[in-house]
Amino acid sequence: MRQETLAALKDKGFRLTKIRKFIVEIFYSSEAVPISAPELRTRLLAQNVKANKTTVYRELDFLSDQGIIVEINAGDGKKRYELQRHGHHHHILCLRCSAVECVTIENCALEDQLNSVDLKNFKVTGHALNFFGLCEGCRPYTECR
Amino acid sequence: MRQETLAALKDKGFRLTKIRKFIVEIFYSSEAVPISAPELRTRLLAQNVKANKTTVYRELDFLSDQGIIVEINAGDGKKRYELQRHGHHHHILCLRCSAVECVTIENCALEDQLNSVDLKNFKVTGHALNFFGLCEGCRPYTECR
DNA sequence: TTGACAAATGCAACCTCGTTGCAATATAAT
DNA sequence: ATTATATTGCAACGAGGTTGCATTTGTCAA
Ligand SMILES: [Mn+2]
Ligand SMILES: [Mn+2]
Ligand SMILES: [Zn+2]
Ligand SMILES: [Zn+2]
Repeated sequence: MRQETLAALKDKGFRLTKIRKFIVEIFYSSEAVPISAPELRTRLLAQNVKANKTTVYRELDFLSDQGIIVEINAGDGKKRYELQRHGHHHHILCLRCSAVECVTIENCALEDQLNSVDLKNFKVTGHALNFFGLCEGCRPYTECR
Repeated sequence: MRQETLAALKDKGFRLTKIRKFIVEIFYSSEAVPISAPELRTRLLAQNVKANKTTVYRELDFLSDQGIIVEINAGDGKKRYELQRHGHHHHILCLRCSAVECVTIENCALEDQLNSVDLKNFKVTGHALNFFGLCEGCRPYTECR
């Protein structure tokens, strides 16, 4: 999959730089956990790949424009990204440690009704359902920080 | 309502400053539209009330701590606040102009099932359902900016 | 293999939103 | 009017994110 993605980019005239290849690899190997820009930088650094923060932000924009990743909003103020191919689903955020995981609601009656409806004179094009609570490690704590 | 809220604060030993009274008034007169910190500052200024941004942020924290307002997340990265008494409901965000309105889903089958469930080993304590699309004024445009 | 050209990168400077420590001010009870 | 302390303003800081511009690098063709 990673190879096809990279090949497709090259076909379009984009270059397969070291940083780009590492980033694509990181997204493919991070299935159920969306990644923020700062986290991505940290993960690159952990592999001894130094990337300026401007470069990281530009690469996230680029991969989004190319439809390879999508921005998700888990309910805290931070943008995270994940592979677009994962399709529509939802997210859960730990209020204490900010961990985020992807969740899929089974038999979600709303899904079919949520989109394409008119709400408050808005033309609705999508929705996001975020859960929050305490992750396994944070359950012992009351909440936050 | 505003008067009771202010009186209750005074009973607890807090002071009814000019800025605090204006802010409470603004929230009570802004029923279906949550307000961000920068917006709140602007609205104060429009009434010739100059408030340092630190003061505005501190007042939002204070009113949240007092249970008078709650922070809501409409899906863009920005924190907004609204009266707590409005109770649980959802929000819709315009992808072009960032306008936010409150929405209540009628016959929402999910509501009863969404909370108090275990997801991914998380202890779920709440959820947020955000819609996005184009507001009435932005409908003519394709999207964004 | 070597150039050439455009894509990608790094850097510095800037922006918005939000926070902190501390000194100055204002509310409200006496 | 005094006083205690809640509140405010200010300056400085920090994270996350963006922009303009000069430099580097990937790609391809000679
Ligand atoms: Mn996801
Ligand atoms: Mn609302
Ligand atoms: Zn946690
Ligand atoms: Zn709009």
